[in-house]
Amino acid sequence: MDKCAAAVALEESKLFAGISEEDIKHMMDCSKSKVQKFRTGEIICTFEGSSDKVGVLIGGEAELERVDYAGNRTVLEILAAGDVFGQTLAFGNLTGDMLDVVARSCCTVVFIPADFVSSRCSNACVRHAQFVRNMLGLISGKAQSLSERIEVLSNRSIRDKLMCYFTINCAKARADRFTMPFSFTTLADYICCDRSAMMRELGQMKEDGVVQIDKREVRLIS
Amino acid sequence: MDKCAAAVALEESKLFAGISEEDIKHMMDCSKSKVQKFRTGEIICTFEGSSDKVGVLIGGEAELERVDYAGNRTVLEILAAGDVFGQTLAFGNLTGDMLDVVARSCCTVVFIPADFVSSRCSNACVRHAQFVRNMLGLISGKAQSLSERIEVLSNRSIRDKLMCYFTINCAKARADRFTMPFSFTTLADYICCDRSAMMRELGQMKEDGVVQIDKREVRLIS
DNA sequence: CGCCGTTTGTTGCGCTTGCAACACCTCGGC
DNA sequence: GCCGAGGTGTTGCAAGCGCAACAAACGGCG
Repeated sequence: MDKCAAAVALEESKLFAGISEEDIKHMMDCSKSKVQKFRTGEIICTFEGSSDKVGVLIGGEAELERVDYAGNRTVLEILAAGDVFGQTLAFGNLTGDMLDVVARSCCTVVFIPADFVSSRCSNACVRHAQFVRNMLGLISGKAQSLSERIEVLSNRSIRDKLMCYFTINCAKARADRFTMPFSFTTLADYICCDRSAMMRELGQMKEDGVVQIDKREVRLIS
Repeated sequence: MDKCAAAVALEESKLFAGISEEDIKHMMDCSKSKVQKFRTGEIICTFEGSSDKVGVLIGGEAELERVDYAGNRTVLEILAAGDVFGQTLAFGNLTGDMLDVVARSCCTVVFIPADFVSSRCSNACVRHAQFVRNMLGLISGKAQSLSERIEVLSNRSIRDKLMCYFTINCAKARADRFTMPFSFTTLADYICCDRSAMMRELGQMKEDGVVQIDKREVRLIS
């Protein structure tokens, strides 16, 4: 993929939203960004050192993995086209574990030197404003969703955790129902409890008539 | 306090770190920032609508509180001089509760219109770069600490939560020991469990010889 | 079709944990 | 001095929950 095609794809990304294709091309030159391709299973990026660059996935699917001292891999996040990753955006390297981004399919990635974000834009000042706004929006969106999860996890019982999760998502949907974006197994991971215990509680809640569940659609009663 | 004195105080804040007093004065004019004083107990700021401004606490102490539907107030955060608060930085308004910042003592606050952060800096371009870097650093630092707490909360048992918290903080201190920044009561809140249950487990752990605790200093064994 | 991996659903056992109710200490104000 | 507020430390009890071990349904694939 050449720079021109990359610019078209970047226009769809969250980081370059609202910036014209032409301006993006200009910014890519200015920042000395690089386009790179990866095959399924290849490691796109690892956060051991201080590789200060931001990556935008413009094609394919990838995942952010944690590798602990024993070599166990845990998927922290699934990245789709348009998603952004990077030192500033990838948190959790606190226990000293390694973090890396791995291609799940054939991926195309644009790497942007991190200092470009805050650089003094001699020739790209106009579009920089939008770029910075997007960057701030991305990180604070990330923080928002982290804080949302803490909100859920701060409840003591499984029932309260579920109710909290359901309530938040119904509020987001501005309705008394919403559709879960993932499986029950993943939900149990999200709220950090045993899946079977969660299923048991979910059964109780249905029996008590506080929720109705059809496939992945959850409905809160009253 | 006049603008000049405010600029001196701002130089110490996290948001303006690395920017000269003179440049800050310039930026305050440019952004039409306002300096305001508050008495103990006064509400500095509330996040119900979309008040898009960033506040820097340059004197006194304040707290970020959540007020739920029943009127119960929970302290989410303590703010000291130099700390920054604002829409982008204050998360958690997810359950529809109100959030507000309340003065704990006599406070001086500088309010900066939020769009200044990403504004196209006709006359302040040079210092803007540092300002944006600081802003990004603040938010991503916030996200980092949120993610740290999730790391802790994602453990199932109290023992594992404690071990996780201790390990992370020892790693931060680059030692086998560290000093807790708060009381045991607050620690129980942080890891979201019953205080008495935590004390019981802490006793067990001391007995098992995996930790030593003296006042607020925690030491991990082996 | 048959085989596979993944997700869903269920149950019993027993430890862990939350809850309530204590007693004790320190600190600061009056 | 006395008092109250807030932190610390302990205990009994009931139940919530994790864990292990199942069975069954689903979807992809040769």
